[in-house]
Amino acid sequence: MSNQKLENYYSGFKKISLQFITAEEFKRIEKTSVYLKFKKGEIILKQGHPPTHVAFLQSGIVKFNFSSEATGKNTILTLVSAPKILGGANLFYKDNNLFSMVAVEDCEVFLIESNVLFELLKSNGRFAVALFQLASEMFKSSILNFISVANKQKEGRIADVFLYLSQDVYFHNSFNLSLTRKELAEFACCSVENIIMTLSKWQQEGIISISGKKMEIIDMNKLKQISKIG
Amino acid sequence: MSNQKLENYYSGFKKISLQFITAEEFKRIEKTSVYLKFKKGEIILKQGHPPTHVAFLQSGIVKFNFSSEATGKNTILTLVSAPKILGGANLFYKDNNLFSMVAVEDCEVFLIESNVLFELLKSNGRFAVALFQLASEMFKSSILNFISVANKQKEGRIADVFLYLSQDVYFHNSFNLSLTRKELAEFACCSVENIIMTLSKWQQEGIISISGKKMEIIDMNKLKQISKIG
DNA sequence: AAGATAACATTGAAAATTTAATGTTTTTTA
DNA sequence: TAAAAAACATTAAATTTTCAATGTTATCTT
Repeated sequence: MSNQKLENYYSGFKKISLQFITAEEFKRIEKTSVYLKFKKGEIILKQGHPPTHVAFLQSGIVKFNFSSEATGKNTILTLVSAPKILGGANLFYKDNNLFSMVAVEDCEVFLIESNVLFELLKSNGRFAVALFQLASEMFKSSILNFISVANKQKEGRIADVFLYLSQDVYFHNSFNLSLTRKELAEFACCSVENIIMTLSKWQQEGIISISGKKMEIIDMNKLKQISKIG
Repeated sequence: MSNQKLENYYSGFKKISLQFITAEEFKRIEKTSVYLKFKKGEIILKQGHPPTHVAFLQSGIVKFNFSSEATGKNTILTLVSAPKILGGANLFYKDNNLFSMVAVEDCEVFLIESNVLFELLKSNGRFAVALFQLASEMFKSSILNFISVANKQKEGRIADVFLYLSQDVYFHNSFNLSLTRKELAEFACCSVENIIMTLSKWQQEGIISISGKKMEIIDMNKLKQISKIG
């Protein structure tokens, strides 16, 4: 994606909304909303919390993190970059948040009261359909990750994570990874050792190059091949 | 159509729709829709197919089946019983179907043209919100299954499958299971051997009782305990 | 009703994955 | 900036899970 396109793509919630609702209607949202910054590691919407708010991610990257009380383990369902509407299952659903949404890079967020937004959605079908389609992309990426985890062994899964990161999060073959090895493991559903060993191996084989947080996919075809054979 | 069937038909999608749209608007849907029966094993919406249709499941049980070309393996993302609106990621999304929806029991289905339905949703926000909320339940159950698979070992996962079957599919502690052991394995993401051994073990321990297809959960607390410890 | 096919069941060996132990490097913080 | 904490890295042992082989039972088909 070119810089120009990227810039268009990164338009805020207001711009998107005003394609569907009036300035006056948007004011109704604005009145009960806040514009917040979250630092890396901070929780934007918390697992188990009532779905009182929907968040529009204006900039930054967010992980969908499920934390298991019983085992103490985390699972990253998916990772998304701005602009996105964040609401968990709860953009649609009325139960308490299934998982947390946590900033993995500094984020700018427009925090909206759910009931105010929902009233507007009910009165404006085009707006509702547009927002739901935006939101459904995140479901899709979670489901794709599920399919990867269910069908493939660690190398295929880690390959899928890297392909997803380059194609859908950083939009480039090289990127400064904002996840730790532990988080990569939580994303690919394997142990940290699996991540470290696989990355070392791939670096030796010239598939990727790593220096600190900077990662580059050198042989994209080989990575796709690994993803394919699982 | 017999009187009985006619009644099912009216208690299904039409009844729900008429809470939100006019009889005239529903006629627009009806004109381009068909009422179909699917036998056990038949595909209602096929993986990879363009999302030309949305299906309303009037009666029966459906599995969401992802089939991997590379490995030839199947994964059951979730299982749902009527009444439900079926559209995969595609009720929201415009890509080709991510997975198939397959009848695991005889089903009655109202097959609707997507573009006709979507036009109505755009013109009626209350209808849109209601349908999306209905549809999101299936996403939720897929995500819950993902979390189970990602966090737990086989016994915890199989326990989760049984809890889900009794609570959300058959609505009873005893049920005639319409899945084979192979399908149970595809649902809990483990091998058939794991299913067979675990079920035998649980039967010996008095947690469940099995005779043919008839299953009964005897010690629900123990099953929940197994689910919890993973 | 007989034969064929699919489903169910059991077992030991093989493979994949995690755990544990240990050390190095990088980052955070007092 | 020095100490502490976290992240990164490697290896062997233990565990979990799948694969392969085999037989029985149930279901479908002609």
